[in-house]
Amino acid sequence: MKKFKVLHKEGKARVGRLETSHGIVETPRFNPVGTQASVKAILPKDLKEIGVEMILSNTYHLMLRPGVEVIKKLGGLHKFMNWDRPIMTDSGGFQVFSLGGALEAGSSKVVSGKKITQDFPRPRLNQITDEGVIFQSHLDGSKYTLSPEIAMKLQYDLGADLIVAFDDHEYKNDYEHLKLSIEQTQRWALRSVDSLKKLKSLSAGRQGQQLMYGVVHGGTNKELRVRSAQFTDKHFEAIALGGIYGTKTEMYEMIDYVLAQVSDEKPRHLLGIGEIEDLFNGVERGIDLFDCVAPTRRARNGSLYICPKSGGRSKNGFTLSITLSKFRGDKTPVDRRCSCYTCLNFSKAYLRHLYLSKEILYHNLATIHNLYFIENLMRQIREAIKVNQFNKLKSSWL
RNA sequence: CCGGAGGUGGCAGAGCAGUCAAUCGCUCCAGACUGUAAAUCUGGCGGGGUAACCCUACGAAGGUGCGAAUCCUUCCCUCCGGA
Repeated sequence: MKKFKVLHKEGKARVGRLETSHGIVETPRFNPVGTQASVKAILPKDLKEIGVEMILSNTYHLMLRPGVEVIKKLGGLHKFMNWDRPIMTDSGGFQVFSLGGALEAGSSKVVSGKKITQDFPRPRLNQITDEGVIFQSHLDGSKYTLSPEIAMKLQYDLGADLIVAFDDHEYKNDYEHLKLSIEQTQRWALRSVDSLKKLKSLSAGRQGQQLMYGVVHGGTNKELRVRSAQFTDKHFEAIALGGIYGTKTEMYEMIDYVLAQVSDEKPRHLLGIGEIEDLFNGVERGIDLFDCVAPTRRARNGSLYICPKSGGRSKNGFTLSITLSKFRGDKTPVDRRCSCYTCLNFSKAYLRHLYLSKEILYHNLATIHNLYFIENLMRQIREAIKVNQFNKLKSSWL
C-alpha cells in the first residue's frame, strides 16, 4: 500500500495524505524542528493543541547526546520524548555543512536574498572521505564517524517514521564542486538504500515501516539539479530537496526544475525552508512538506508572526519585533486576528516586558504564537487548495 | 558648624595633563535569523556632515599649562562621621 497519496490538486499545488506508523497526516504541512528531541520552549501537549502533527529531530545531535543507544534502550525516540505522532529525523548529513565549511565561513545558511559570491573554506570540524564523515563533536571535540550505514542504523534505532538518506552537502557553488558533491551524495544514497533494506529484513516490526527520503542537491545549477532529481526519483519513495540555493528566486527555480523530474505520487519535502513567503512559493510549486527552525528561533529572538491585515509583509518577513519601543504600553495582542493562547490572553506590552526581562515564560508564549500561526496558515492553505482557492489565498499574502 | 569622601554621557563606573567625544558593563535604539553549536548574533547610542572634519561637552566660574575630564582657587551640590 502506498504511503503517500495526492488527494487534490490546484495547478501544481496539492493536498496529500501521508501515512506513517504514528498516524496519517495531511499535506502540505509544516514540521517544527526539535533538534535535540525537544521543540524548544514548548510542551508536547501544547504542540498537539496547536495542531502540530509531525516534528523533525536530528540524528547527529542525538548520537552525541544522550547517545542513540540510550534512546533505543528507553524505548525509542517517540517514547523518550513523549511524542506519539510522526517524527522525521535528519540523517546528520547537513551537519557536514553547518558544522564544517559554513561554520568556518561564519555563514549559517543559504537562502538570504544574497548571492553566494565566495567559496566556503574547507570543513574543519569534519573530514569527508568516500567512506563517510569523521566529525569532531562540537560538544567536547571527541571524534565520531557518520556514514550511510551508521546514519541508517541510528535512524532505525531511533525509530523515526520518516528518515533521510545520508547526503553530502555542497559548500561552494561552482560546477566541479557541485558535481563531485552530488556524486558523493548518490553513492551514499545507494548505500543508504541497501543499508535500510538490510535493517528492515532483520525485523518485520513497526520499524520496518520507515519511509526514507533521498536528497536532491546540485546548488543553483539546473543540469545538476535535474540529474540529481532523476536519480533520487529512481531510487527513493520520497523526495527531499536540500543543498544551497543562493537567492530565493534561484531556489524557486530549482524547485521547479527538480519537481518536474519526480513522480507526482511521492511526497516532496523542502528541507530546512520555511519562511512564510517560501511556504506559499513552495506549495505553489508542488512541495508537500517543510521543516524549519524559523518559527521557533524567531520566537525566541523576539520576532513574531503577523498576518497581512496586521501589517505582515514579505519585506518584514510577516513579523513584528516585540522589542520595539512603540509596544511598551501596547495592550493589544501580537496579532488581533490570531486565536492562539498567547494572543487570546496577553498583550504586546506584556510580551515585550517578558522578553526584555529575559523571563523564561516569554519563550513559551512566543513559541506558542509562532507555531500556531504557521500551523494555522498551513491549514488555511490545505483548505484553500481543496476548493481551488490557493492562488487567491496566496495573492492576499504576497 | 567641624572632620572626611565625592560630583564624568540614561544608569553604574573607569580615566587623573596630550593616543578622550571619553574603557567595560547595563539600559536604551535598530537590524539579522531558513534540514538549530542560536533564550543567539550584529550595529548604534552628545549634535551636525557622505566624508576629511566641525561644534558643544566630564557640577559652575575663574586660573596655570603649547595642551586640562585630569593641576590650582572660589562657589554650588551630594554622601559618611562628629557637634
